[in-house]
Amino acid sequence: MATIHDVAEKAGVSVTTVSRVLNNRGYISDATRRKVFGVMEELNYHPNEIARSLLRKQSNIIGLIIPNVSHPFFGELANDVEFFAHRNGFKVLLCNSRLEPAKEREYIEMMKRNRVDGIIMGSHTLEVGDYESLPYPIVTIDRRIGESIPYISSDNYRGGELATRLLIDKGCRKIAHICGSLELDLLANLRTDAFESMATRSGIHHLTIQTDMDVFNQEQYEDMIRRLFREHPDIDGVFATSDIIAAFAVKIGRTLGKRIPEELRIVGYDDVKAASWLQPSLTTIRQPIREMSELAVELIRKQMEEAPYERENILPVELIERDTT
Amino acid sequence: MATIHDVAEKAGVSVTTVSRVLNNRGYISDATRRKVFGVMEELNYHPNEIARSLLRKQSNIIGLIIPNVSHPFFGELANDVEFFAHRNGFKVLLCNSRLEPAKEREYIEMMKRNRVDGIIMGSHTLEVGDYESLPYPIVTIDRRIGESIPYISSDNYRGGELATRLLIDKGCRKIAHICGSLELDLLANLRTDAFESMATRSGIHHLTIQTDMDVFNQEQYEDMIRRLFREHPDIDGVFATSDIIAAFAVKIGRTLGKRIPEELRIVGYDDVKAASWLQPSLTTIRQPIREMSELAVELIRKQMEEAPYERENILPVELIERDTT
DNA sequence: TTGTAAGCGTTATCAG
DNA sequence: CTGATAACGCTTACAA
Repeated sequence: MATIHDVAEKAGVSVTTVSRVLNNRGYISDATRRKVFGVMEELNYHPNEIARSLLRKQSNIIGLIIPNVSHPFFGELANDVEFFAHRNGFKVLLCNSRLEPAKEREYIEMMKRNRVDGIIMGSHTLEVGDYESLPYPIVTIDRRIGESIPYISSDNYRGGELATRLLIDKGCRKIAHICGSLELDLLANLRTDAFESMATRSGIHHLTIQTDMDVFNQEQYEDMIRRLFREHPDIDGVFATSDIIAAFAVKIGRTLGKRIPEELRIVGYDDVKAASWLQPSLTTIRQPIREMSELAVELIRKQMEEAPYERENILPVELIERDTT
Repeated sequence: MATIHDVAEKAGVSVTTVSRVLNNRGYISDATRRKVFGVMEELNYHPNEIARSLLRKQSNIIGLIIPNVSHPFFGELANDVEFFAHRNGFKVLLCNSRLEPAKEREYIEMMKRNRVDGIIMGSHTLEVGDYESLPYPIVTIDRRIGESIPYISSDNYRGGELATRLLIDKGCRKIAHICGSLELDLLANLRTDAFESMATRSGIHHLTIQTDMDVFNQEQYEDMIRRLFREHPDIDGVFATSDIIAAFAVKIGRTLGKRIPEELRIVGYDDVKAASWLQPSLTTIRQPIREMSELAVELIRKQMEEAPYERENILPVELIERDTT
């Protein structure tokens, strides 16, 4: 693979000159410029970004750590992050932690060694201290860490309120909330707070169940929801913390012969694309994934440029009513 | 950020020695080894992989170019590719081409400049020549390019046969096939060949419609399928080329009051996770995404090591019968 | 068992 | 307008 020296030699100029035409810096005569470009073409020369990175101390890489890209929410997030990263001249290194602390830690180490320009953290299995010592820009999705690291989330408390109120307003008598593991220190837990507070305040029968850490074990959902309906056959409203879980609730509810939404109302969360093509389509709380992704990249960039930025970034959610309520 | 020089100085040894303990090469006394490790800890030293890459001419990065990670099929593929890449010591650079040739070309250029160790191509909007000139290992998913580049696909023809035969065997009288744009030179087009050949042979009424290039415009699916049923109300079997499209067919069929599977039978493709949690769950042709991903990483590795490898890698598909037939 | 020095492919500085 | 040369942080002959 041709280097800048090969080009310089063949073009009969110095490497400095080649570098200049490459970066369009300083004065160069049109003749040499043309000559150099010609030789580059001829040698099929591609500047080595690794060498550039070494010198500039900038890799133009953003690390994205999430639990699992094959989960629709994170798939859409990753897609959007990549889009905005690319638009800002960054590449994206994809890391799936699978919510294993060891893997998450290893990925963070790897990113340090690779001198990424910043990390977007969407997986949170470690302690606060593990993150605070990081030597470069971080942005956190859905978790508040320490005093200085900026975080992005949607308005989880409000989302919980909207969902719960909708179920109550529609006349539900006993509502269940299915959330993720509350042991993880996530802002998403505010949804649960909102649910319990609002349900309690309105004096409605309610209960909350947690999925375990292995978010990607789908059978877990089935068993859990089946048990829920078995133990509480009178449940007529479910607020699930993701559209996937909601889809399982729909499926199992139907299997048990419950009419939706007449006998069982279900509200999901996220508004991933699937929510609208499911049958019945899901009522859900929309998170602005696109805006969150755009902001994440922007916050990395701002930290790199030492520009001012907001530490707390809470984006609005929206209730999307569809068939399941 | 500490460099190897800082460590050497503080430990009172040469950089060579530090490098040796780092890479565990050559003889070093236990005393200095301990000393050096201590200083590394103290200085919070992380070896700079960029410098290493420059020297070794190996980045340990695999580029993954796909249309869109938020599509379930590619999301699962990306997830698995990342898993196996990590296990083989590679990082993954994620690129969404959105099926725009300009973007795909730009990504390929970017990868050349960044000296990735190999590329897994799951997006195919360019001409064969654009790929053949690439200076490093490539693996292609679902497309055959030139004579030398290895490719991976599942047995598309067989998948088409299985789906079509199932519809016929179940007693369908008029079947429709919804495929992607046939202008793209994909092995997935074999599904269509199989459909048409088998339907023709058995003398059944049949027709094929193509979606346009913008695979990610979901409204397109709705309109297209609605029109299909309007123009051919007697269709009682649909073979869709993805589970997403199949899900839309289910949704619209239901809206039109057709009972599934009694009056309308539907077969999808891929067996993404959603296929099993949809309601009704989808009958589909399973592609072995995990195996395909593992093989993709392995083929990159083998090319790097100049080990022998198969050029043609066609993995078996499987019919998964669920509720929609 | 340890150290010196060259080189990986660029860019920046300084001098013509 | 152009060119030498010294970095960037690391590994690897070659020497000691």
